[in-house]
Amino acid sequence: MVGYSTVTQTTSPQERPARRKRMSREARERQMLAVAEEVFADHGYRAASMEEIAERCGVSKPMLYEYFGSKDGLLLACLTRARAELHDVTAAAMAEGTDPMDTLTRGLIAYYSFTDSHRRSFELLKNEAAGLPYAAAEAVEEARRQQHNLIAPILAQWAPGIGDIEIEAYTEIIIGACERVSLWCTVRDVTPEDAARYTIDFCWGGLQALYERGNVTA
Amino acid sequence: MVGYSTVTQTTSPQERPARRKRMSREARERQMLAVAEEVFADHGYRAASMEEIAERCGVSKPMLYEYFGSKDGLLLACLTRARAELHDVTAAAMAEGTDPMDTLTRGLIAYYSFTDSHRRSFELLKNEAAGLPYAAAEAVEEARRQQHNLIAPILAQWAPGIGDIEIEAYTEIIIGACERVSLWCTVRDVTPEDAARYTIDFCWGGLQALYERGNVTA
DNA sequence: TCGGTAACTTACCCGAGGTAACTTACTGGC
DNA sequence: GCCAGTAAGTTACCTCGGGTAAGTTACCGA
Repeated sequence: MVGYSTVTQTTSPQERPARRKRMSREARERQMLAVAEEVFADHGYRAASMEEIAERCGVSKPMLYEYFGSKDGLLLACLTRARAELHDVTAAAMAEGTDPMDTLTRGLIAYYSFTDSHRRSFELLKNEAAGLPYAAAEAVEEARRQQHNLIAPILAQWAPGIGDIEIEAYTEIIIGACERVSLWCTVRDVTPEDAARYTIDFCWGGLQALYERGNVTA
Repeated sequence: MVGYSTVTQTTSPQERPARRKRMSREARERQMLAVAEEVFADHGYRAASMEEIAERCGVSKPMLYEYFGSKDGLLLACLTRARAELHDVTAAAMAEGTDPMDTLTRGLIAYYSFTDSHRRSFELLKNEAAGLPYAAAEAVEEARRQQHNLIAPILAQWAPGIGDIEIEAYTEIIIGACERVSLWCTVRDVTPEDAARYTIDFCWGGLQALYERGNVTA
């Protein structure tokens, strides 16, 4: 009844520690992070239980608390690690750029590649599916679809010769831009009218216009 | 001990129903939605408790469950209402547009005005502060700051004559666009390279280029 | 070989979401 | 005016998962 049994502990099939074994703090911590990321991605933050993460590590719950303090702390550690990785990858890619456009392009490809290969984790975050009930995330996505349906026809009418996939891409770009700008302008105390102007200016002329303006004025 | 006392029930000070009173289902439902939106905005979804929402309504917890089924259901109802409102406002504004650019501009102003005036609710959603621990939202925001610091200097170097606030605005636009595109391209199965191309094309030439291309090709 | 420490455990607490069963006030028909 | 029927409301409870206290065992260096 006391002490712990030496039961054979199966974590995920591909991982080796079939028999519960003591590990150094750092090793255990790395393992926990990896497992946590997986479980969070699988069920979403809310639905993920500390119990399950602990179990998959072949360890009991209090160990998680020993190392990460709380469920929030564990998520935070996952995020911090992922963020560092994303930053390293994109910054490295951009460092090879020869001119501004090239640098930007390299950065974008690195970014999209990273988010693509870590797709499960990023769906969890970018999407607010993380901490919100599934239905809520769905409702927000529906709001975006509505916006999509307001914007896409305009672009299509505007430039009839363009392919559907590009219309879609550009529509998504505008929607994403709007969301970020709406947040930014409350922080920076920018009026809705100015925000709309910046957005329109950018969407209309793009960086090319910015370049010309910038280098004429300068 | 049985039945409920006729204790004077104070909800929020500015609201009138000082004395607990029976209400029709629709009236109670509307009140609950309003209170819930406020409480969710105040504490975030996670930290908000059904108990508090019920209390502020001057009613007991099971009533909330009677009307909305669950905490998730309550949030969902709030979202659905807000989404409908946002859609109505922007669609109405756009209906008055005379040409594509004008329509887009009107839509943007309506959108930014709406999110600005409902700022508290939208911080809760747009930000993932909703269901995630505060520290986690902070960590994601930090990731965006890193991206900002990668992109802004390029734009500044690229167009030296442009004001700082515009650089900031454009940087945020690009960041928002990237997030949305990264999600979109996993759904539509677009390669990172194509995604980068769409993004760059849009950012470089903007809609103007799209227009010219579209109407020459057509 | 032996003690100290760091990796681990069991067994518990508590708070918040959620529910069953019961009570009370309003409503329309006689 | 009275009296059912029902819709609005209640209390008292359950459960599950995050979080903790106190104790146990394996490893390592002297």
